[in-house]
Amino acid sequence: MSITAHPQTNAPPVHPEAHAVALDDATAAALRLWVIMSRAHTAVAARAAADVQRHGLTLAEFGIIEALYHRGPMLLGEVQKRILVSSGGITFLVDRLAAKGLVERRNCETDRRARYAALTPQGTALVADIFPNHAAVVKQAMDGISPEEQEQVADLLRDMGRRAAGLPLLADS
Amino acid sequence: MSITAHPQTNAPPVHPEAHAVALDDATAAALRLWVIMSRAHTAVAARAAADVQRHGLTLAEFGIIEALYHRGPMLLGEVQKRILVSSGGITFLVDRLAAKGLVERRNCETDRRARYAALTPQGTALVADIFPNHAAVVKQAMDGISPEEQEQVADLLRDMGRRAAGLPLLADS
DNA sequence: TCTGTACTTCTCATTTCTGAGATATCGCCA
DNA sequence: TGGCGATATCTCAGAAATGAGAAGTACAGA
Repeated sequence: MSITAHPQTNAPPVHPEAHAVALDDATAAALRLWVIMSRAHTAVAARAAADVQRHGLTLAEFGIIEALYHRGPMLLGEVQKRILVSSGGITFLVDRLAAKGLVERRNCETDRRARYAALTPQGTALVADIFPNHAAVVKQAMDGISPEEQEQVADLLRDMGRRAAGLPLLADS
Repeated sequence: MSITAHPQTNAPPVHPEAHAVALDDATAAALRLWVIMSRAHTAVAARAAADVQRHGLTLAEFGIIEALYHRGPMLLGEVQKRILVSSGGITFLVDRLAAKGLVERRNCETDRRARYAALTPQGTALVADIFPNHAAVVKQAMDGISPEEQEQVADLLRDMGRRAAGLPLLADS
């Protein structure tokens, strides 16, 4: 409830053109988490992207084929919601994966507007080939904290992300 | 140390073209955190981006002017490391902020290769104007968990991000 | 049945950013 | 002093993705 500025309130700003801000504790905590989460995400994403790039893939492309590998064929709209990309983006990404021979489109029997994305045999083989090492890369990028701490953070961020996405809490996926 | 697949190992995959994976617990925890952190980050970023877009700014642009507001003029290289963008990206972003009249470049007295980015009076006024509401937007996007939980997550993600970025741990910024 | 609204994917102009290379400068060291 | 690797920014071609709108389809209600 108290209003705080810097930890050392009486110290002058480092630079004469710097501005101190006064925020309540709850807002300061949220802002700090936002900055730290952004940096952590970018740092891990850079390592993960470098790994999949060795196979000519972007992270978004890998996210699609990994999802198709683990879940089977999905409607384009389902994939779009899963990897959080625009409608134009999912068409673009699936086009490119199809051009690489990794994914194919299939018509939906019950809804002629909709189309499935499904892995080709080559796509399935590629994911099976590169997934284990990719998982190891992600694990290594995250080993600054213990697996128990990772689970704890994941549980909390899941609640936070659901709220932020405007979804109801406590709904299991 | 044990090898686990799905929570219910004996249940068949949902779809005949789906593939189950066998991962050790530590890798599964890292992978789960990676997916959840990515979604949480994207969800919060979407709300933050929508807020700054009302003022004609991208999140990267806002990140720069907010940093300059709170820290005073910074070398372009410092800004680049702070918001994690490519060398071409920082030139592009500062160019655009300069075109909008929010930022100006200044020569560095002691190193003629280097240049400072500094806020103009208009830039300073803009940040002062929109920062409080932006902080409230971020706070609201993150209020799925309590401020205490946010601090806990931030502390852990900070260690994780430093490790992932290849920086030494325990160095304070 | 017909109508209107909502949904699903696709098109395409534009925006945002990357990454390799160019240019200029710094500062160490023989 | 002069050479030289490292560093800081900038240039530019192109990659990656957005988002507004088009086209076709589904479906509930009059």
